[in-house]
Amino acid sequence: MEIIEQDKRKCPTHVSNVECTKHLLPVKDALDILSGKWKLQIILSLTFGKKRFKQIQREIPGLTPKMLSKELKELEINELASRHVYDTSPVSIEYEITPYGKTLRPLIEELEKWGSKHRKRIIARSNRD
Amino acid sequence: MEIIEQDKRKCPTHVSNVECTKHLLPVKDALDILSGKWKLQIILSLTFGKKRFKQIQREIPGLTPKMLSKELKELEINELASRHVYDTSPVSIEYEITPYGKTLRPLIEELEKWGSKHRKRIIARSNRD
DNA sequence: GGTATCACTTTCCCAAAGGATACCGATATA
DNA sequence: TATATCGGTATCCTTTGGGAAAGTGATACC
Repeated sequence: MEIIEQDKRKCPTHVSNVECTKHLLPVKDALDILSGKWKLQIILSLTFGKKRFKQIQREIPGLTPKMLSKELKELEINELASRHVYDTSPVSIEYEITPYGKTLRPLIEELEKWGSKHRKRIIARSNRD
Repeated sequence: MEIIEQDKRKCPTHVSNVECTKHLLPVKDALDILSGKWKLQIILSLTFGKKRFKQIQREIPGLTPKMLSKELKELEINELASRHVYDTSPVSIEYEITPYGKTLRPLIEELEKWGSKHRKRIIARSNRD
């Protein structure tokens, strides 16, 4: 009895909380895919067509090879981008967004919609003051 | 002339890139609101009703007062949550999600939809191997 | 032979995010 | 009088994210 009481105190909505973590995990997964300083720009850059490593780097000012390499690997692991090796000499490598990667599109658009409303709201407020 | 050539080399799709940053900023704004270790859980906790400080803290295991305090301030600044002081003795304080805060709902649902598909995909793959 | 390019990797470093712990003044409770 | 609760702060510490710079092996170009 005491234990249950204590649990209730520690987590009044513990029933809904258990439900919640089920919902929470996928949301965090999605956020992980998109957050970080470069991921979004790299994804966007690839939606405009296949690109080579240096090409992406030139398009995104400030992006170091270390970061680009790391992010591209993550995109590959998550099957959002694919890496193609052509045996020219020296080998040339192209990165391409996958069809699956393209399914991020509506999500990114939703983020943009909410984000631009928010941006306007905050700017409007700072003009009021 | 040379400068323009150089610009082209540095950023082959510079035309679309300029367009892109316009879209990029709001997306990053939206991501900022939701990313971080605790923001989502706090928002979710408040969608289940007004809560007091300690109450939120008890509901979310591992959340320190420092972090909770910081996140609640940010939520207030962004007008997603409101803080109500009641002059009981000692004063009691309640946090509540705002109507504006509730507009995050569809966005969070989109994140969840994509995230759970992704989760299934990755789990399915690891079972294949 | 010297320099440059491509696609990276490695090492070292710094700043931001976040955790642990202690503390605060006010008030209620035993 | 001692202890606990509330709504936080303050201080110190660790972890993580990310930047700077140099290097690598293979190849092309002058």
